[in-house]
Amino acid sequence: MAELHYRADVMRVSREKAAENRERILNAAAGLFRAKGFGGVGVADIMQAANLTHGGFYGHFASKDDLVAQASRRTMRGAAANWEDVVADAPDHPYAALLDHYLSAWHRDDPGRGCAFAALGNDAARSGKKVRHAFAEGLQPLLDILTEAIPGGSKAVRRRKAVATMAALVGALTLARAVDDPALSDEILIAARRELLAAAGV
Amino acid sequence: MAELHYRADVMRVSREKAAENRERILNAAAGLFRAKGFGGVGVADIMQAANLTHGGFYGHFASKDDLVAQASRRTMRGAAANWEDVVADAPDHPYAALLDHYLSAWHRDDPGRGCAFAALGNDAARSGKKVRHAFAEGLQPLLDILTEAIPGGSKAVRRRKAVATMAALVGALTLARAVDDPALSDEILIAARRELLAAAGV
DNA sequence: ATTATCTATAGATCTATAGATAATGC
DNA sequence: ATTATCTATAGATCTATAGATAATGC
Repeated sequence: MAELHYRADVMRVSREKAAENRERILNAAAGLFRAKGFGGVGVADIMQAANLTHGGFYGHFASKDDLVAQASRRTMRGAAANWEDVVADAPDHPYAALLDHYLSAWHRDDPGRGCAFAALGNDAARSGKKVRHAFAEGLQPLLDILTEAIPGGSKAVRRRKAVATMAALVGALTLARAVDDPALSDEILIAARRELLAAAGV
Repeated sequence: MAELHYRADVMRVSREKAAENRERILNAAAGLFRAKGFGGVGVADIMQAANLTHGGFYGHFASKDDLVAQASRRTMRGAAANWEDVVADAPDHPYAALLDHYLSAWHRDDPGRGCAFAALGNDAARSGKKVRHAFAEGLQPLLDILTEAIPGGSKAVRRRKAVATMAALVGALTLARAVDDPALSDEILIAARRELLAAAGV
């Protein structure tokens, strides 16, 4: 009993350290990929951001592709958690709160902490099945949250509106980031917000 | 004189040929970039697609970045011309025709010939000012066409709807390409089309 | 408690690739 | 415009080491 407890206790240290390092790699990758694209960041960059050296990477992941897929899954889960927080903070107007949250200037200007669809949708489309599967799996919870947040109508109607809303959100942020004209960029965010609210009858 | 004439004569042919080669490079680049991203294609790939050798590239463009900017401008102009054709072919329902054209399965499945915003929006966002300027300049004609095609309302209202529509189109195609689930991909295209038509009161 | 083994990381290195340049030919 | 070459970079592999874990002995 005491023996077992002692051994388990000692083992915990090194494995925990390795697990913590792995977490740091994943978190660094999740941010850097969104900011610079899958191809725009190297394994060495990620390891440096995680305060580790290049070579150690392959003890944690089979390849960069492997990391891309796992970081994508991680980012997706974070997004759903974020959206749930936004809804929880505005129980009387969840739909408008989600729009405001998504179509904000800070979100546009900080892709590394924002939506993976708006930051990496193109990259995902060109990636292998594992990455695209992660994106498909990650999209559903967001659509579920939107479906619940949209006012009025049957569930099927709200689901359809949720899908269309998600498309508009992702496209608006994508366009707002792709253009160099600040006025045009702002116009895109504002127009999308206003039309989505109007379509939802809010 | 004869000497000069001879040289000028040779130069003229050479200039035409060179201009034609340059066109081929630009067209190859415009397609490959949309299919694989700015970073996913090399200068050598593009030159091979244009039936030229790698080294000749730098006689036409100062750098790959230079080509990226010029190819972006070219792609943008082609998009506006396409949209005008679509509108001309359906003078009684231009808005619906544009939606059907854009949100089609073939467009989703052939990014190399499709919309640059949906194929390269993320890449553009991470690119330099010249590329983002090309995207901003290229967006306006599309918004103008949409503004005219959208039924009803003042010009300001139609402009706002045009911007929101463009965002929805780009986002829908981006999402439809980013997921591996064909049913979900189809659902996205169909939902976006239906909600946009409803919002336009068609 | 001691010794042996295992494991994660650091650091160096390998190999392929890609942008760019130089030399050559027509 | 072609061909060969240069240089930098990036993914991946290899080797040594240090610290952690397991086996052994008192």
